[in-house]
Amino acid sequence: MTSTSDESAQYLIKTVSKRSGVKSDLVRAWERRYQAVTPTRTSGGHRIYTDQDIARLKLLNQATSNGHSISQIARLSLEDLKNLVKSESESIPKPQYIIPSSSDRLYIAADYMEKCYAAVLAFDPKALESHFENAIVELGSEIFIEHLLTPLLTRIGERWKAGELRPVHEHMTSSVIRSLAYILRNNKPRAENAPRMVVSTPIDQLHELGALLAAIMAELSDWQVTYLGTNLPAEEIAAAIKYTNARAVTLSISFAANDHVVAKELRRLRKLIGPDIAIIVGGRAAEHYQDILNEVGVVNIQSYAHFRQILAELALKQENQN
Amino acid sequence: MTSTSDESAQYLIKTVSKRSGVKSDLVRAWERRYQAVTPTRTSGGHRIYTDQDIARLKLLNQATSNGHSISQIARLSLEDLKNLVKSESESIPKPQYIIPSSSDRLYIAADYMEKCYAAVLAFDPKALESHFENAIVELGSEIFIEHLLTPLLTRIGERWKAGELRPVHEHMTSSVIRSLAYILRNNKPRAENAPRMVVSTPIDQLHELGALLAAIMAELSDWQVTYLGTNLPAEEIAAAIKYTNARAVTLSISFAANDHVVAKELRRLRKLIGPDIAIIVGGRAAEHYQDILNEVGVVNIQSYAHFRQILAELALKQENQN
DNA sequence: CAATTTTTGTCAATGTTTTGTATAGTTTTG
DNA sequence: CAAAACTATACAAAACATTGACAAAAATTG
Repeated sequence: MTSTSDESAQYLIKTVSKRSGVKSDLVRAWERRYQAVTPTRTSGGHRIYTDQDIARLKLLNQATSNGHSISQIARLSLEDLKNLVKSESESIPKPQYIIPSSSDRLYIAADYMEKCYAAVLAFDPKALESHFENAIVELGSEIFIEHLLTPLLTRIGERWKAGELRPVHEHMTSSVIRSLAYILRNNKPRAENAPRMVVSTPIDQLHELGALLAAIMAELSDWQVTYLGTNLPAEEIAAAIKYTNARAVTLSISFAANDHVVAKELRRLRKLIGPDIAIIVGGRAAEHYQDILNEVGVVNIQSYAHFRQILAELALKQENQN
Repeated sequence: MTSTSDESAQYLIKTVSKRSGVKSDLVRAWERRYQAVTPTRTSGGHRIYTDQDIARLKLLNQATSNGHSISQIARLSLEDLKNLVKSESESIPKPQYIIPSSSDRLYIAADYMEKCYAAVLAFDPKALESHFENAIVELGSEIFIEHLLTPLLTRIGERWKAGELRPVHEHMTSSVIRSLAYILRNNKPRAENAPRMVVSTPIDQLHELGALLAAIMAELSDWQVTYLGTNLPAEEIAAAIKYTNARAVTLSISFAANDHVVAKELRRLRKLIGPDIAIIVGGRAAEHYQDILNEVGVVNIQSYAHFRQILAELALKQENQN
């Protein structure tokens, strides 16, 4: 997650020298004579190096002690240097790192999907988390959610019905995803007047992944989301809406088990919060309740695009009201 | 910098200096020269700092002693600073940071406790998360869990019984804590042969915070933990234990509601997993089941120290078996 | 191979910038 | 009023920069 070549990390020459193993004087000499590195300067003229520079100097140092002349290799790219050093230390050339192109991303996502499902099947949470982390970096939050998480969860649901997976597989997956939510969420501070939303699942609705995804999606769409987890009765959800002064509430309904309970909860919720607050419902089984949804005045999410559209409309409506 | 909704915190420079380990004069110098912090002022001109400022200064202090030049990093965001310090503490074994004495830390933890509880009461998840984040920086994971989270949760439980809080307050708190679990957990790669553990709560046990804390504590004690969330029947837990080849399972039992269900589940679990796997039970109400615990052969956690001790013993036992 | 050039690492001299600390006098606070 | 903060200025040590020189090592050449 923490990218090592962080643009924000900047060092003075002494630190660089310590880390790279190249004496300060020599670092300057290499710069003066061959432009081996080209640090920026402070207003006072001090050199400021990046992590990349350090990596570079490290490699140069290694290469020179391997017999290369500094004048010949000083201007090589970081990649070339890596290969140079590697091929010497092990004579095993490392496969090139490929820059992800936007058209490839769906393919990459599908690829990760297979790996992740394999990790779920093998019940290997460590591997799963690791794949997720890599995928988030490579794909970005949105694509990660839409083209990796969602199909993965769909498949887990299918295979569970087919008896290939147990409930515990879903629990494990859910747990791993929850622990990643912190990364997925935008860290940028939300504007004070961002529209607010409460996300939960009604009582007796255990499966929380849908709710979690909805919460993250909403955050990515610049909402201020209060996520409440699962199994909350209508009064509690209503209380949270009052407390937070939310404009909308999103519920995930993933089971078609107790029709009457869900219907009852939805009716109660509408009664408690009044007609002005939007109730959004998603989840695989939401369609089963179509009648009640209509009766109570609930928006049923059809797709992520649809969800985003609803969010945008609601956000606009609020702005106009202000 | 990133000023979140954090009005509650007000410290004078002396306190800030003590907590952050940066001398008062230097704090002022950093502000004057680089705007490292931008405290508000009293009407008379005295500087007023927030918890964020303290966390910030602490990180800056660490970063400078890691070789960064203060002028270059003074204006980085809190997030960037965390990453900076983090990525360094991984690669460079640094002498331990000493400044806050352990007695001070308990006082600080108590102080944070009040603020966090106020945020819970006000149903302000943003503020709560912000306090938590700062507290983790200042206190470190262990003390954070033992002396801030635990008493906080205890108090939430009490106040809930007293009618001051609603269930939704606990849900909200739980959700915020879950999202922080990723930070709390050590990211250091666990050894391949680290002892493994499954953590969950049996069916009908909704409150998951105890389980979550246990999982994090175990991770901090170098176990490989698979966290499964709440409401799992015995078969599922047993399946997870088999899949992961775990040596122990920890269950959190926080309610004394359905004695017979819990008892039944524990018996079933013992039957399913055999006698060799340790069952550890914690939670406020575990004592109510003492008879069953004895019958089934379950360790009942008394305190964090106790839990750690059990973990150490189990880890040793496994090593000897290998 | 020896002589000559080039490359390369190191150092010293000298001046500047950065950074932590100190001093002195004033103001705020409890 | 006394303790604690504030401002402003000053100071010194540490760290950097620049320039130029020098000798060992490596490469080139006669």
